[in-house]
Amino acid sequence: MPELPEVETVVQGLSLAVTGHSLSAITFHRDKIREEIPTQLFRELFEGQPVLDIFRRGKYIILRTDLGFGLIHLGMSGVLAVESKALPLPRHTHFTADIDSTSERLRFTDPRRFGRLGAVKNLNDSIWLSSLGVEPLIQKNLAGYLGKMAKNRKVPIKNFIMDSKILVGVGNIYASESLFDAGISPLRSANSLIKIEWLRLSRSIQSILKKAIKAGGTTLKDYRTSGGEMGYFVNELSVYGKKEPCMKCFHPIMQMRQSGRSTWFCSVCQK
DNA sequence: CGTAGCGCCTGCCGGC
DNA sequence: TGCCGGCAGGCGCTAC
Repeated sequence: MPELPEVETVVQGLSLAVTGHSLSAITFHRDKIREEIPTQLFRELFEGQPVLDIFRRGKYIILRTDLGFGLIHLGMSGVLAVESKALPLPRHTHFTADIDSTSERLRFTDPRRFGRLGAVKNLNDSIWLSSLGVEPLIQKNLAGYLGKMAKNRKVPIKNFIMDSKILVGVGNIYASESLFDAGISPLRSANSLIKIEWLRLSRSIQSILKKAIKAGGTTLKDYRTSGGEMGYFVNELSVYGKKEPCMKCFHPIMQMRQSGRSTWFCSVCQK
């Protein structure tokens, strides 16, 4: 579900509500999501400790206290929200905590349970983070980096830019959108791109992610901002989920499967 | 080593 | 109306 822009939007939305406040009544409504939740450690790090910072690494949301870090991954259907304590809890809510000195609570809900909830004393301890590739909006000379990493990589370029060991944050929607924007076919093997194409693709990835962040992300179904609002980048999508003809050349947008995921593209504009 | 395929889960939608 | 297959913003494990 959420890709970099959605996670970034959630982090920005949580920042004011959570920073400087401590969590209490920390409750795990189940002790396993996809894997075991370190409930004891999480409580130890957060009970009574003010949250000093909230930030994002890849698609992970990270909260910091003096004692350590909490990590949250939204998977495909996860929602992390701040809302009134008085509201009833939705189905599939796995974690709640009261935000001290407010009438609000933090809630994590994830029907499909592909999400993750973790805790570590040091960020270096996290095996989840240690294998992550570069940040698309921070990496200097992204085109050069991607081109170098793509040597000997025959995987389709779409899979390559979605590989979180290479590049974080680009998921199924923004991979299709970036490749359309750059005019590159999702079927091309990663090692076939030439310098100018890496430049175009890098710029497309960065500009689309930035625009999507400004729009509050893309809501197809589950995704909501931390305040419960929809992300309206869905109105700016060019190919993903489009039944209408290509906005550039008016040929039909094609849909195909790549590694079990849906790819949307224009076979005329993307070469 | 790189790659393809499968599995993890629930919910929703369209076709029959 | 109800059932069934297919599909959904992710990612890690396996076999080759």
